[in-house]
Amino acid sequence: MKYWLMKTEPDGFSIDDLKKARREPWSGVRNYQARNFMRQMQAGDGVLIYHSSTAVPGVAGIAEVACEAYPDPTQFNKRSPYYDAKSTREEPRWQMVDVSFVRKFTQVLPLELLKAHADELEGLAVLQRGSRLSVTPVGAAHWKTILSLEQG
DNA sequence: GCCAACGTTGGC
DNA sequence: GCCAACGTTGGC
Repeated sequence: MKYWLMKTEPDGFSIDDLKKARREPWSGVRNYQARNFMRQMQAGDGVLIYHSSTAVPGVAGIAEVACEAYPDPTQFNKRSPYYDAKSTREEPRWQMVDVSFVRKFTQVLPLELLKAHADELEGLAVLQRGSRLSVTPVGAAHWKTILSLEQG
């Protein structure tokens, strides 16, 4: 079992939206590194849902990987902002996973608080300067630390 | 809105 | 294959 962090902009899709939907195809990731991480995912893996580009960026709750990676249909849809003319159905360039809601934190665990625990969270991608990857792995120890910070 | 960081594109 | 230009991300 592995752990991951996935970013989303809550103005577009938030932890509340995920709670309502219960399960969501994580479409639109167009970065090779992020895609490669999704290819490594397995059903049941833990996911930190991270809110970015918002007043208080941070971890908003927990989800889990619902299925293995499969082709992202939006890459074939000319009407979609995620359309990729260079991708073919025979050899799809982009994959995605579905993500299932598990739990919303009572309050967002702010990035600021994660930074305050930089010692225990050393190497966590989201704390690295200029880190823009929307899908990153999270070590088991970091996962535990972050959940313990949420308890209080 | 600013700007640093980083990925991608395309001319050569 | 280099690298400048450009676009995007995301914290502040």
